[in-house]
Amino acid sequence: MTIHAGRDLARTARIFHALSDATRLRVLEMLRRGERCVCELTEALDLGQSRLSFHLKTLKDAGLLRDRREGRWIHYSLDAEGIAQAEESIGELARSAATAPRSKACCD
Amino acid sequence: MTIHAGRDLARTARIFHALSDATRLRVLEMLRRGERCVCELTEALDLGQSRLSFHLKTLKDAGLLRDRREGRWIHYSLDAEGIAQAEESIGELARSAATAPRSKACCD
DNA sequence: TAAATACATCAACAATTCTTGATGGAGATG
DNA sequence: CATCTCCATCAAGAATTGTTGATGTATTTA
Repeated sequence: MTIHAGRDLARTARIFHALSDATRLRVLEMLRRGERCVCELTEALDLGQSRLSFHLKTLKDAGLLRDRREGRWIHYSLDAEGIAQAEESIGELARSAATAPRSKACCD
Repeated sequence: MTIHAGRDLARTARIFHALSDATRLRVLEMLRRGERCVCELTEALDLGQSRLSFHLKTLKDAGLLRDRREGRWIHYSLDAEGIAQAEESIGELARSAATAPRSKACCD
C-alpha cells in the first residue's frame, strides 16, 4: 500500500496542504468542540470575513470540513471521512518509519 | 489536548506543509522501502539534482527525514519521531471528528 | 596536489497562495 | 417589495514557495 492509498498524489497533497496553515489549524481546533456557524468562528478567531471564508473553502475543498445551511447561517463541522484519509496516509508512513531497513547497499 | 499538542501552531503547519507537495510525497513513498542516497533518489524519481535537494531539505527541516553521510554519499531515511508528531495531530482531529457534537445552539 | 564525484546552496524567475476591500446572492424581516 | 444579515466570490496586490542553472564544498581517487 502506498501513502496515498489509491487516491492520486495530488489529492493527498491537497489534503495536507489544507492542514499546512496556522489559521486553518485554528479553525480545525475550534471545530473539534463541535459544529459552529461562520459568525461564531469569525468572532472567536478574530478574522476578517473574507479571509475566514477563504480558509473554510480550502478546508472544505480538501474534504476536511462539511457545511450545512440553516436559515441564513452556515454551519461548519469536521468531516470525519477526509480526516480519516489523512490519518491513513500518515499512519502508513509511520508504520514504515518504524520498520524500514536502516541501511542498504548503495552506489559504488 | 490540542491538535498541535504543545508544539506551536507554526511548527505543526510546517510539518503538514512538508507533506503537501506531490514530489515530496514521492520521496517519502520511496523512502518507505528504506534508506536511500541522493543519487538513488535522483535516478528513481527522475528529478533534477537541485530540485530534489530543495525538497529533501524541506522534509528534513520539518523533521520528517534524517540524513547520514557515508563517504561522499548522503543517505536519507524517514524520521519516525517527526512522522509520529504528524500522526498525533491528525489522530487527535480524527477522534474529535468521530465524537464532536453534531449540532449546537447558535446565533439569534 | 589535481581532478572527479556527490550534494548543498544561491540567485533569478515563475507559479502558487494568502490577504484585503468591494461586490453579489440567498434567506429573513418589516 | 425594500432592506438587512450572513456569507461567498472576485479582483488586485503582497507574500510565499517551487524551479532552474550556476557555483560552492566536502570527500574520494589518481
